[in-house]
Amino acid sequence: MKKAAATRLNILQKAFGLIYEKGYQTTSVDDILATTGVTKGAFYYHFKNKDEMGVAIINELLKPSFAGSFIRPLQANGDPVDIIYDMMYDILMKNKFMKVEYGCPAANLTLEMAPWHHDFTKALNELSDQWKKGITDIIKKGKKAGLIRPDVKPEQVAVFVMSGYWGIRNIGKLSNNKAVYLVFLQQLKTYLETLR
Amino acid sequence: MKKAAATRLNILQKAFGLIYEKGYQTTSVDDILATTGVTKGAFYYHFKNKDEMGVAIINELLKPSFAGSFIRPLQANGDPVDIIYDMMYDILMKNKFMKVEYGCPAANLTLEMAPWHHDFTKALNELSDQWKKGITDIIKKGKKAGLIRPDVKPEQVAVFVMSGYWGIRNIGKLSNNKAVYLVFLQQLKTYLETLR
DNA sequence: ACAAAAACATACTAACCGGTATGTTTTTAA
DNA sequence: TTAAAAACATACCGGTTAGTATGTTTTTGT
Repeated sequence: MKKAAATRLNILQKAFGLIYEKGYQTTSVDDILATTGVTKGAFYYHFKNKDEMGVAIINELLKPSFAGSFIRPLQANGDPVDIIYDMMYDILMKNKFMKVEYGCPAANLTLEMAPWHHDFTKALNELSDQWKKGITDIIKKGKKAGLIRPDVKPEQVAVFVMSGYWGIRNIGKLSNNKAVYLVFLQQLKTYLETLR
Repeated sequence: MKKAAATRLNILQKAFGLIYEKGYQTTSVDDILATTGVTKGAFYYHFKNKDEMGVAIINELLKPSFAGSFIRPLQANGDPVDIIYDMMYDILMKNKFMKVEYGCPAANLTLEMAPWHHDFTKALNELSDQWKKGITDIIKKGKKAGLIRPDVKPEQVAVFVMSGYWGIRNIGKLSNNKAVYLVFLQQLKTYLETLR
């Protein structure tokens, strides 16, 4: 049962790449078969339909990768302002998988699938909630440690920071120019400093 | 030549509604014919193909509507902080056309079409640039009038505010709950106040 | 009134879509 | 070793897609 698992993973990874670049609806099963070399029989042995594969991509590839880049950095000890800024800088400027012209896979899937594909939306909502909780928690911790002003509302900051991220991905995709990331990051820094 | 123009406009408006709700790729020409009552011959008399209709929607419907809601409010005289906040409040909370579950049509089209449909991207980029210029200009004006701190960078503010908007539309679409708009608006207010 | 052009209607096509039916090969467990 | 189950391969299908070919009707200018 080793080879089969490799076939499944191959499908998921290649399909993820195609969907990231072209979108879910415009990536056909035949496209996936062509770039993987897998046949239709094998594909439908591993997934009962295309949507099940899509949800598997979110849960088995997107979610773990998201946890590593978006959640784990927030669990470090230190100054919340620095940690949030560094997380954002790393995601936008250092991540090797995401390209400015293709945006963020989670954002792409959200806008393409919501509100029609409930399974997708549910899985993506979990990602969003995790990130929100991570940011909220580190702000709360910072308030207790006296690193963040007492009047700062953690949930508001989380929603505001997240909005900025999804949005700058959109702007980046539109302008196809990573320079907007830097402009955004500078003002994010300025904003975060006001929380001290 | 009056009836023909009405047919054309009918197609554009109904198609715009369908595309806003379902997405461009998943709205078929037959869908549009069904909801308009227009026949295929009429459709392809007015537009040489589906994409040409899509670009016409952006230029003839989206762009004017965008100008009214996103650009014009910024040209008023007054306090930039208030004007920007009020504009955002009106767009998010008062606009009758946009629904939280469907997001913002401009953002939807951007994420669905970029970077593959150059005609769409170009038209959408013009919208984005206009908005950016509007925000940048009013911040500059505010600096000259002493209403905005001298060290504030207008372009950074514009990009940051725009990012927040696109992003909160994404989050709203995902959560299907207008309450996140209010959370965002509160923090936007807090942020904008720091520019004084 | 009438010819020409504009506007619309109907029937069709070729390509593609997700999915299935029915095989064959490979792996696993006894 | 061998039979059963897992894994994969091939051919096909009905439905949908954007777009076209070929009409008919309506409007327009003279």
